[in-house]
Amino acid sequence: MRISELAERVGVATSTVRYYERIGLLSGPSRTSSGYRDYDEDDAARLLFVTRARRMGLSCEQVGSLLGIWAGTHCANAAERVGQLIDEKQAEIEERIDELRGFAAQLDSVRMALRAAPPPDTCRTDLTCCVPESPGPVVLDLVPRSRVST
Amino acid sequence: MRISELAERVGVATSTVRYYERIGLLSGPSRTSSGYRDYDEDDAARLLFVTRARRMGLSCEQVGSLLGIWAGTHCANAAERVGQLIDEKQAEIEERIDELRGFAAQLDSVRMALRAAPPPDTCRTDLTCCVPESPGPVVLDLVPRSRVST
DNA sequence: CTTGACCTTGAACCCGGGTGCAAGGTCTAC
DNA sequence: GTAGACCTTGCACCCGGGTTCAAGGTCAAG
Repeated sequence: MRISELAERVGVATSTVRYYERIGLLSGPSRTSSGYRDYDEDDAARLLFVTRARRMGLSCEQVGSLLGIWAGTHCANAAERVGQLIDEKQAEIEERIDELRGFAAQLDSVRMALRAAPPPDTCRTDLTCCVPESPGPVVLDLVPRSRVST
Repeated sequence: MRISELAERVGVATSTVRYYERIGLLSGPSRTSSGYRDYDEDDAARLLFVTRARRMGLSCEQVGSLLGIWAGTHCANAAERVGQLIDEKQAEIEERIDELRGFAAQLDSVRMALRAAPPPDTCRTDLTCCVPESPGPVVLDLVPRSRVST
């Protein structure tokens, strides 16, 4: 298929497809006699993988390492290395998830604070939203804190 | 405290602190008589919030909207709007988590495929890694698929 | 009162990840 | 055979998110 068809199927711009080829995330497809890029299903699958991985927040470089590792030379030991890489990526993902959950919890406690606080007339506009450095209770000063000891 | 102390506490560069001030994520702190920025604990808390939110993957603009909403005008109805915003952000976070989990599952099935496949001599170097468009089983062609029906 | 570490500003620069444009070739339909 | 939609290349540009640089001001120690 031609580049525009591929791009549309996967939901990216043609320019992006060429860009991915340029930086090595996609290998150059076969060409028609007139020089047009000519993609097959495998190309489509690979592009789809790349775009999803990008949407997951992997950098192009990371995607490349994920991709490159088993395109590289020998299959036999590639399997092992891919296994390793997958472990690493999954650990990263778990970390990211934990962080996200932590952030969600923080937001939750903001909401609680809001519910608990009687709509204060005495509210400060300087937005002090106090987040602990390390795991611990979230303290969001939506009520005048400075005022307490000033 | 001075900018370098603040920056070190929170673990960012001083240039970043000034940058955040420039784009409005931090309001200008008070100044010493000689013009040095002079931060207090509230400033530190806010910077910490901003940096964490950034690390969570929120864009500066998103952080700004999160921050800006209750600095805005009236406390009474701000509470309600903040509540809404929090709901939205949490929904976004859940989505992101789902995507991450999906991606982790994909990686998992790559590993399974690797374990299952006898290290194939017949392996293809064109890396066909087949990812379904919509929710569904992940199919990763680590074994020659084209060859099957060619 | 000088030295060195810190601070100020504004403007320029850098990087990743694309996007757009110009100048030209190709293909299908009419 | 020509219009219009598509393709090719290379190069320049854009944006977000900072970082660095130059030209100076401040301050504590020696």
